[in-house]
Amino acid sequence: MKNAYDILAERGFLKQCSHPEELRELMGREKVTFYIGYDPTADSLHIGHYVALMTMAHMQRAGHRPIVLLGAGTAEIGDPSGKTDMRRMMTSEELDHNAACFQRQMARLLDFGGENAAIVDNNATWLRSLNFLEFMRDIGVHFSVNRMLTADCYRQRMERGLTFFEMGYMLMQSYDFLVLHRKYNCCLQMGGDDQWSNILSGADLIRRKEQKPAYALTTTLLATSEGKKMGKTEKGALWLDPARTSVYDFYQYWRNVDDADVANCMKLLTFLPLEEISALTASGADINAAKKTLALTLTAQVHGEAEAEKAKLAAEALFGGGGSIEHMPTVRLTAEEAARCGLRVTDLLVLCSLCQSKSDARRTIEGGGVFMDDEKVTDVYAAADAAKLPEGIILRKGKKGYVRVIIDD
RNA sequence: GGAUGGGUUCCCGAGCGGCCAAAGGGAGCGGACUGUAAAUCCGUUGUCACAGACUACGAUGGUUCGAAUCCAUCCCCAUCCA
Repeated sequence: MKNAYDILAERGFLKQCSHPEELRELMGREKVTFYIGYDPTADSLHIGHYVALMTMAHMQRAGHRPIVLLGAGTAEIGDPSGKTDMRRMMTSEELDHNAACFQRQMARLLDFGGENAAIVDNNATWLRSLNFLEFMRDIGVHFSVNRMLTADCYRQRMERGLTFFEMGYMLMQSYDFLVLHRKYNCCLQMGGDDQWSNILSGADLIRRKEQKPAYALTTTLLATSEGKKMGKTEKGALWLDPARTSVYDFYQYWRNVDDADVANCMKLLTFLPLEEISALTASGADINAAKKTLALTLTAQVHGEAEAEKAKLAAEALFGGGGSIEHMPTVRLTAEEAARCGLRVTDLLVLCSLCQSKSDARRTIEGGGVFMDDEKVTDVYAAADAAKLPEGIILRKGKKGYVRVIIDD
């Protein structure tokens, strides 16, 4: 079987690693237990988490054992490495609920049963009961502030200000690694490259306290060829939960990625073989076909084949001719809702969340960007034809914002 | 705790008594061009019952015919000192 390290390397996941040769050799020789931490601050994962999940999946398929560490303990105080994170206390019910949602989404990629069953643990278990004095004595002594300040993430913050809390976060995350090492013999922590210092300091802590090897490895963040973060939509993050980001929108996001980013997305987000990816995205190849493959493959991975197929059909109906309108994004209104707004197009646009406000809707109409059943709406006061509504009218905003509106009796 | 400089619309950032729903840029949205791509050009970007009204320049009070702009108190942030 191929070495997992090589798989990650050739697909472009690897960013930094504390001991590349040593780790590679270890992965070739034995089953490695490794972990990635996830903060359960929402009830769904988003695409940023997905890259990390993919690394776990590749590792597990190569015979290693993953641990999903839920950061319920650290989530209680909020991760400071994002700039404006709200430090909201979460109830344990919320956290449990979120954790369950995470696990359900992860189960499509990770195997929670069987030989290398993925383990789920929660750092609240040990962080909550931590005694401050003991912690400072046992863990705190191993951290040099001088050294921490040379870390990139802190150096940048020196200009803007740095709280003790932020530095403490590093200790907690390092302590997590130590606990998992003792509990499961976990010797590798992976994560996004923004976590590099935190991960590295955890590996150092284990080496120092336990005199055992421990490794740190970070993966590239999902970014465009211009270095911008990917996975942002008008409505915020690109979520894996279809209630937050519809399957259609999810499909469309990937259908519309920049030409230059298709190959990278395929390598990081799908399991398509590398040869196939290079063939699909070679300079002479039909890049639009590649985008369709990316969209369909990834959507199927996240939402299942059937749902992905529906999204594809809807997209074809709207853009290519053919396909079927049956699965296109649909908004159902009650007769009462419809009556209340008098079927005015401005109101309908807002009800379908195509526009943010009636003023926005009005402006868009004035700018010539609204179509009803393929006819341009020119009058701000226009209303839909009530007779057509039971079977549905198609409202369009711009080139890509399609919604089918149906009134139920 | 002290000194100084700040808090403006999605973000950065100008404005410093009326002409301010607030310059400029970024980002977003719409149009043209395209390949459901990029680049470029044009328009637009608080809300609503939309030639008008209402709500907005950290918070609360005050001065004034009139305040983002002046005064007072408070809250936050940055830099230096302790």
